[in-house]
Amino acid sequence: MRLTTWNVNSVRLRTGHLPALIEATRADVLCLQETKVIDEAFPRDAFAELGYRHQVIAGQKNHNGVAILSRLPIDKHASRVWCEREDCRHASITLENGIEIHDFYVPAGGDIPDPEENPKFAHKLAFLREMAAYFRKRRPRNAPIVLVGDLNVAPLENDVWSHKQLLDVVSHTPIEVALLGDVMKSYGFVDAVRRFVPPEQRLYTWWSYRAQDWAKSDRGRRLDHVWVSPALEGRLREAHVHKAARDWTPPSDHVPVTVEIEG
DNA sequence: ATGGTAGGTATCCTA
Repeated sequence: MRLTTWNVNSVRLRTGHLPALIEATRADVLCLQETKVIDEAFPRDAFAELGYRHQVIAGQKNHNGVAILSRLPIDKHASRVWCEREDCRHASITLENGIEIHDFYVPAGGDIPDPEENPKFAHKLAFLREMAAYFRKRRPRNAPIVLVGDLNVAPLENDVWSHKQLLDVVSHTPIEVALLGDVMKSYGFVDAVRRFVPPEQRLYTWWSYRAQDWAKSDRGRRLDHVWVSPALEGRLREAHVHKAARDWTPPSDHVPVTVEIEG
């Protein structure tokens, strides 16, 4: 099974990229974030025509929004309110093969890395704490779970272009990195991509729109993640960051990330 | 040190 996560930054502006996305990823399951569209206007047919007939969509007007599009039958899907807000940042499904998939869009957190001063940062920290509490309580502990999405945290030194310069920049602050670590520990999740790309190697999934030449300045961050529970770790076969997608026009500022899981 | 761009919507907010 091949699974791709991608923050599309408007799904309607990226539907033209679907053939390229499918050719590059050969995904059975697509998990999207920042779809930025209400469910009634989601381009369902464009995905269905390409084989993604099983669809779970959770969108709202203007901001946020997540969607899971699958070629494999979906056995059930569930939604949940996070931080007492109906803001379309999560969808989850269980496939007929028993694998449970969680698609998250963690709040970006604004500019000021201080929860007292900045309510958006407080929301981000609360969201991460709630994710950790949710998976800590999950029973049994041996379920095959995949957690993906734009987690808006770059945890490792080589997940950002300058560890030192980003220590007080939202997405790489020690408090966020610690809380993301708590989410990871909550169910024993494994960073599927770093299983294949060693931590000594720089790896990004996002480059700002604000650079004149994103590739030349290469000031990226790894904000998009694929994690698997211990039950799936031994079945990981491949991981890939589709860096070339940053040049698909018009581009999202995030690129797709794909993993292959045996079975 | 600063400001740079993009998207959706409404004339600004979020990223």
